[in-house]
Amino acid sequence: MADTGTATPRERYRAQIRAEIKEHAWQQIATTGASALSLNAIAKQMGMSGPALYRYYANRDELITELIRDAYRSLADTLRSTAEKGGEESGGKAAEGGAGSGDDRGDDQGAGLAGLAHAVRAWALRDPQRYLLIYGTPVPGYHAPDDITAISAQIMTLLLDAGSAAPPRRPETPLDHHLAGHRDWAGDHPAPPAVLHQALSFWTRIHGVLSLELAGHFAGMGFDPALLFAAELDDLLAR
Amino acid sequence: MADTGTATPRERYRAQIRAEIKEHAWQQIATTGASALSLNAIAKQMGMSGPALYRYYANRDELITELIRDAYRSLADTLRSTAEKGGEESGGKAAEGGAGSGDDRGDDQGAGLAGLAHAVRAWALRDPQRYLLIYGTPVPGYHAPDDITAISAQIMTLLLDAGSAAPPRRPETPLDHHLAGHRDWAGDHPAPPAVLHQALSFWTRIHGVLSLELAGHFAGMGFDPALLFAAELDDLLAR
DNA sequence: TGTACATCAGTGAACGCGCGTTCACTGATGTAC
DNA sequence: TGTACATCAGTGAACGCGCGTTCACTGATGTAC
Repeated sequence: MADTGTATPRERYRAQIRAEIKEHAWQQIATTGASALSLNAIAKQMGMSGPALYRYYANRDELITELIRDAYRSLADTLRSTAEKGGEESGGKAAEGGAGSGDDRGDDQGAGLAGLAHAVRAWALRDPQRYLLIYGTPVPGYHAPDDITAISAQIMTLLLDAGSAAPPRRPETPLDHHLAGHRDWAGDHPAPPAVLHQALSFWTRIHGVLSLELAGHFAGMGFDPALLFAAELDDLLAR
Repeated sequence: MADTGTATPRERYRAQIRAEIKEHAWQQIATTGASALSLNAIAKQMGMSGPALYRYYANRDELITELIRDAYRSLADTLRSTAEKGGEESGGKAAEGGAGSGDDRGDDQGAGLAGLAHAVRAWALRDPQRYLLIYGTPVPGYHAPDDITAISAQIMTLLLDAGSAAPPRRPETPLDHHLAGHRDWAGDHPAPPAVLHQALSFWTRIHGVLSLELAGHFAGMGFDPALLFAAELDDLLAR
């Protein structure tokens, strides 16, 4: 974190403790959920007194904000590197057909949207609470600062880029038409409405399967969530 | 609630206070989320002392359990009555084509799966926190008793019934094949694998759009979530 | 209809806990001459 | 290289709060004769 080149020892120490605090915070979130995050508990776990943490974070909200920011950034980075790898290795015609491209080889760095989908899932399963922190039920009373929405917009851009490589070919839908006039969220991305539509479907479908899986709603049902995930993705790409 | 016929005045009073407690609990959940539910706060709001509530609920968990149970029951009831109305009014050939059946007339009691979808959405929007309580990020440290999973199974049965009326006609998918051998969750419902698959897709897609909408993730994006919802549903039914 | 007793709703005090956060202070680390 | 000073990490005590929950008690409501 941060450029360690021009950093004084004190600055490096500070950065290290801040990182350590966040690590313990994640650990705590993983077991008790984000709404129960406690500065005092983190301090105790680190062998410090409670007030010591206030040297590093002004208050609880600031810590949560940083965790959310890190989570978004991590996801965006993961997707970005997946997109790059996929672009190199499979050339321009990424995610051509759709059916079958979901759960066959290339699990980690498949092409186009299919690759991104599996990257998201792997990222979410690695640390479910991190996914739920940003996409789950919001922490009550917490409101995210603006720069966070900027990062989440980056993620959308990555989806639009990937979708543009192989735009869906199908008749225009009512939603396409609506999106043509309501595309502020896409910034100045040149993607056509069908790609905007596809990106939204991609997002909501992945979230639908993933969030129910992470929340434990499939537990005891007996089927393999990975196959449902793949099926939803395949259906999306088969357009 | 409960059969008021053979109830003594004291029993009726008890039931009334229990209901009143739950009402205030919902109100509190609506503003602060479920994880912050406080018995003392409810008592204060009702003009009672804190310990008084222990006459009505053994502890906080019991109250939450009852709220979750009520939420599931309410959703199941809503879907059941929607299914009945739809069955009556549009005959057996419910939800035939698919495309366009999403956001045209019959918003509240449309036929088959389309009708159920809009019923779910209306139910969720009426009280977002109630939806999130059962399908959102789980309350940390809380584990639901068995009878609740029974009610959620009823909901699945309703989906399977509706789907069976107009089974999808499309080639068998890998997931279909998998579900043929992993259908414990469907109980002894005679639905074919394609219908099982459809029910799962229905559930996850609706949840995908709805949960992101309720959690506020579409806020500021500018498009109409209802249209995205309808589009996802249409796509599901066009099989 | 009236009295004696049991049931039960609700109160107030109390316990122990953990929370976020402020504040005055100690002691170590770095900086300037 | 050594001394004087400023910076800053971390501590312990404290404040005020709200939480869930237990307990002994009061007073009203219902029941039995």
